[in-house]
Amino acid sequence: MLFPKLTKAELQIMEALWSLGPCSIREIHESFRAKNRLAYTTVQTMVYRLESKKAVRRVKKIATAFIFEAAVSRAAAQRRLVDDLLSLLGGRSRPIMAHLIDSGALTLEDIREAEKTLLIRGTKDQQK
Amino acid sequence: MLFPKLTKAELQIMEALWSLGPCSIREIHESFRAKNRLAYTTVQTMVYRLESKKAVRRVKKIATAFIFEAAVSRAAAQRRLVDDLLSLLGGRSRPIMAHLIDSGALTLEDIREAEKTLLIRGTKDQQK
DNA sequence: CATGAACAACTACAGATGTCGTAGTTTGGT
DNA sequence: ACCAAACTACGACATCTGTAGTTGTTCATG
Repeated sequence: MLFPKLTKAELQIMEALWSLGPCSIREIHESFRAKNRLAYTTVQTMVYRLESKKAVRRVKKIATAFIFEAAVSRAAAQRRLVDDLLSLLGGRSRPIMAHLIDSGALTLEDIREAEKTLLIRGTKDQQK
Repeated sequence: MLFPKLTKAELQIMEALWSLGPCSIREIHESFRAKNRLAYTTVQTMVYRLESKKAVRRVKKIATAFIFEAAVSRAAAQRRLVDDLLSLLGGRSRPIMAHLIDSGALTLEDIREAEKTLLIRGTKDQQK
C-alpha cells in the first residue's frame, strides 16, 4: 500500500484538507493567511496533482464546485516522511535522536512517553 | 552558517566523500556497487553542483585529476535533514518518535541513551 | 434570456533534479 | 616530440516542482 511522495507544497494542501475535512478548492485557498497566500489557481493545480497521485479524491459536487477529501491519512503521510528520512540515513535512528535533542525539540517527557510505548509494545509482543 | 539543501542523489555523493575522505571523481564513481552505478559524468555533474552549492571544495590537483573534499560535515547535513522534517511537521517531534518506534528503528537502548543525554544536558544548563 | 460571478480545465513557464554525451586539454610513457 | 588514456568543461534533455494566467462552462438573478 505505497502512496507517492508528497512535496512540501503538496503537504501544505494536505494539511488544510486534514484540518478542514472534505472541502472545496476555494475553502482550501482561503484557509491560508493572506500573507503567504498562493493564487487560487495554484491551489487548484496542487489539488489536481494530488488527485492524480491518489492522495485526494473528489467526493461530490455542490453547485459548480467539487468537494475533495484526503485519501491518505496524516499519520500515513508523516510515516512516509520519517521512513524516507530514515532510509537517507541508512536506517540509523541515532542521528535523528541526537539532532532532535540538540535542537531542543525533544523533551524528557517525550522520551518517557516513548519509553512507555516501547515497553508496552514489548510485553504485547511477548504475549503474542 | 546555512548551507543549501542537498538532494538524495547529492547525499549519496557526499556519503562517499565522507567515507573516503578527500578523493577524485573517479574514486567516488568506483565506490558505488556496479549494480546501480551512475555514469562517470553523472557523478561529475553532481560533484560540480555540490561545489557550486559550497558543499564540497577542490583541495588540490594530482596529475590531471582534481581532489575534492566535503565542505560540510555529515553531522551538519544530517541535522539539516532532521530540521527540515521537523519544520514539515510543524516542529512537533512526537509523530517522528511514534513512527520510529512503529517501524522498529528505535530500540529501548536508543531511548535510554537519549534519556541519559538529555539528563546530562539538563544539569549542564542548570550549572550555567 | 442575457450576463456576470464562480468554478473547472487546460496551458505556460522558469528553476531544480537526475542522467548522460561530446569535445577539448593535460600527462605520463615511449 | 607524439600519442593514447584520463580528465575537465560544457551542453543536452526529460521530468518534477512551484506558481500562475487563460479559456470555457454553469448557475443564479435581474
